Amino acid sequence: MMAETKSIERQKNEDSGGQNQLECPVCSSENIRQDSETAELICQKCGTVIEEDMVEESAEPRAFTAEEREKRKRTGSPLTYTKHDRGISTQIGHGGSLSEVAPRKRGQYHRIRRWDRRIAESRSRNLRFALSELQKLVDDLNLPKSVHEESARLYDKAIGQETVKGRKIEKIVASLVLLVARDQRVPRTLREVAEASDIDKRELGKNYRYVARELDLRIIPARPEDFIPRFGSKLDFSGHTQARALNIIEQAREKDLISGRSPEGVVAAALYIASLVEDEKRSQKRIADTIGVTEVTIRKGYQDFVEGLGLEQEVEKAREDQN
DNA sequence: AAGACGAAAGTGGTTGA
DNA sequence: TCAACAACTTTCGTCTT
Repeated sequence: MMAETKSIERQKNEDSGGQNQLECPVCSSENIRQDSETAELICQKCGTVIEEDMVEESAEPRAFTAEEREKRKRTGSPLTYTKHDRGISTQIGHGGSLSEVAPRKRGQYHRIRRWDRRIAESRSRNLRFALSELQKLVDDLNLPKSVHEESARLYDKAIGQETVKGRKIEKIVASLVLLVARDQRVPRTLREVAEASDIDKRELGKNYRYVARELDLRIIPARPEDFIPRFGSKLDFSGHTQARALNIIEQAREKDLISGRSPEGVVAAALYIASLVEDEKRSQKRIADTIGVTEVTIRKGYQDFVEGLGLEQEVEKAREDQN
């Protein structure tokens, strides 16, 4: 359906990305790599995007919340709210040199504290609980503070629209985290968010659609590529193998082998194939458990991708070399 | 024993009439 | 709105390493 951009030029040296004396603000790992395609700095340990928009491409990041069509509440005050609270996302990563990110978490959350002040003013027990829940989720899932902030903002908005009424706060918060993280290209799987928030996976699956609808958020499917750095490092894959997996996904997309498949399944299959041909083999079981799919799903994707991309010989050769 | 393979049956989501 | 459909899961027996 949608014509994918056929990107011709392909960087060869993905893994020669900058190794700076930079420290991840979330997990303090120094293993940070620059994604050659998106120019984002990504923590290889937890998948946090350190700084985005280095190249100024204001097209997509905001697409998701950009247009809030006013809800015609007969009486209510429709749009007095945030016309666009641009501030948040544009300030991030704008503040200047990278070295400023590293020196301590001190003061790092001052913008979040603004929300704390609001609590004091409104004395909203609801909001307080929601934000502590949010804090816990963001911590557990190692998400960057930009996700934290945007989720808080959206929750506040949800309260204004009364969509929260009668709904479990935890479910709303978890839904927002799922949606925002995905939108900011540091996706977490449904399973991960469900586990971290102690909500039934199925419940959450229904709920986040509802939340998205109520807040007029576009539901964009997670991009398989965005999972590679995090799962790749969880499985101890080299940059080389991860790059290969990215390459497989890209090719698979061009041949339309991806649509209809779950992103997790795609990632799992791509990593498995890459692990074979790059001689860093991992068992199907290990990859399946790490990502949260079954081995059967990996096998299916494996078959379709290998055949569709003509990788038979390469895989075959790799198998021989193992003996 | 561990890993890989694939069949069978059931589930939830998407799609098209 | 309902039925068909593909992807995915669970379970399990078999084969390979």
